[in-house]
Amino acid sequence: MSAVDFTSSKAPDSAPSNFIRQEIDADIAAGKLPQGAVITRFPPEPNGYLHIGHAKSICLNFGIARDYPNARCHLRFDDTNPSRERAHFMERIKEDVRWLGFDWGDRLRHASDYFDDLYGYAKRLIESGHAYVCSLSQEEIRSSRGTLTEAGRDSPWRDRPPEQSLDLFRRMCAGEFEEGAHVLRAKIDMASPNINLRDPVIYRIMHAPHPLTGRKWSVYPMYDFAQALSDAIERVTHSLCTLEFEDHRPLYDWFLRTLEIPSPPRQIEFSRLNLTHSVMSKRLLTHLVEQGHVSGWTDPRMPTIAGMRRRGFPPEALRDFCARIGMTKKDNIVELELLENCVREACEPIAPRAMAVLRPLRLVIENFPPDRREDLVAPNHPNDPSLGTRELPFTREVFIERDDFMEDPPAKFHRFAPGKEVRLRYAWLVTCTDVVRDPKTGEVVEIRGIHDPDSRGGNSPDGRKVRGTVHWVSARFGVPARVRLYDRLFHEAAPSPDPQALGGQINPASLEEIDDCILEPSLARVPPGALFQFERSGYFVADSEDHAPDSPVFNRTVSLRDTWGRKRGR
RNA sequence: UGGGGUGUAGCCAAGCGGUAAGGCACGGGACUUUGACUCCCGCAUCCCAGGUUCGAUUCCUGGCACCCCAGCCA
Repeated sequence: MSAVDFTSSKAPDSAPSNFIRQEIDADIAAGKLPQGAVITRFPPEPNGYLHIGHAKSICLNFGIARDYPNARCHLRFDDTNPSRERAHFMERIKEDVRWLGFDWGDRLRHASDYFDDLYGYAKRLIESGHAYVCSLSQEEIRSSRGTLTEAGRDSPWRDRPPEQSLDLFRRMCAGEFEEGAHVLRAKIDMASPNINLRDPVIYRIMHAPHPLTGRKWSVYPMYDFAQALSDAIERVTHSLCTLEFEDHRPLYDWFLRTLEIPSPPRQIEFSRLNLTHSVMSKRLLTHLVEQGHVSGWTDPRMPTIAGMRRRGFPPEALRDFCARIGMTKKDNIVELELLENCVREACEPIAPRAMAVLRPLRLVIENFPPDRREDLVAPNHPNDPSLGTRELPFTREVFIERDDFMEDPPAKFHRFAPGKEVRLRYAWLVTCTDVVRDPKTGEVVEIRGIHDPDSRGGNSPDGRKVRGTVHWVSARFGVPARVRLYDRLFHEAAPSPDPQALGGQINPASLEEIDDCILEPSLARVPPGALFQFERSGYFVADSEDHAPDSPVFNRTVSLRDTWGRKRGR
């Protein structure tokens, strides 16, 4: 059976307009882009895996690069803090961006590529009297910063002569001092109502080897400084980031203005994505991984791109989702149902159909010869003949879904019940005649029935209506499998962000593993990553880590919409 | 209590002074060899109060609510 290829997918979708694109249009119309082309960048910190919030930013930045003439988007690793960043994450991040369908071409960058330039800019700041080496302790800096309502106090080192600061800064770089002994600060305004402008630290001593620059540096630049100047160096025109950086913009602009950067980039902020029944901060996700609440960053319940890929989400579903949630400055929490809808829509046309029984109940067709086998032909997609057909072996004993039988059914239950006739999909019409019970518990362990021999293929010979159609797998030819049913990670729509409370908020039903499922034989030996619709159940993907042809493991990507179940649930 | 933001349906979100797009969710119906898919139908006067205007969700004034900021994190 053919499998869906998940390793590559272009991103041809064009994104809807939004306020950022409108700003860019206005800048272009006003002739503000010196090179005439828009340049954006996606600047992840390599300290964890990318999540769907990053996908929003990726689609924004790379989408603009795709849609504007001659525009480009740089993939720039913001690797300014070697104490918490790892090269491993860089590789995974690149995979995720590629899988999402975007291509940075030869525009792979690192903030660390600019450490020499950044060092030069810092020296210029010192020379021009706009920065100084401060020798206060971390605690002293904190206490002299003031509060939200009180101004801070000037550092006693604030008026240190530039020559002295220059000398100290050089020696900081040379590794002469302990961490925390000195720090380089911008000289702005300790009384600013914007705390970010109260002489922010721009370089700190850190004796940590960097994944790319090794032991060359003993000082590393802080975010605001590195970000503004990396953007400037790359001639980024529009630096798009999330809302929490809005009050950093005056500082961003201060660096560019003070260093007299021509045609400075413009920072525009948008709101981050929140999803119901999930958490999106890297801090909390890291906590889930490190505390073992999930199996890792690629756990299919994680809102990480890698987790969603393993869950079976097609990349186009994520792109579609990002297009549909829009782009604004409003705090938001998007319902998980929207994502699920995008996933279903993306899977529906591409997923070959198959039959799999998750909780088997044996059905013996008493008037079907014991050693007979019939091969029935079934389409792989009811609405798309181009996906071809497959053969289903039928035998006297088949498994049906336990839920598809009820001894005492409610009205409009179009499934098996004593005396009821139901269609076995693509096979025969079967009437349930009897049940077999466990003599001890009384539980129904098998049902019996007779088929209408003239209904081969499932068509009633006399035109009688048979409402119910049920999926099945031959007991003799079915393939046992392990199936993992995934559901929302958190019960609450908005889980408490307290890390200590996180584990207790996990939905116990977020993962249910079933070991004795029975798959139709065509599902044996499919490759990891292959996506199917198990009819009447959901979309399932062969797990990329644990699936093997001899011991199949499938993950439920998302269930089918279930109007009947929903109605009954209420 | 300082600064920066945001307020259009249950959730997203268009709207840019001319009389409330769209999607998801929800409810109803059609079709159906997946109670799937698909298709129809229904579903808001725009945080509040004043003002300007022939006309305001859009402009002005004043409130209210919520979010972010006091890392040598990003």
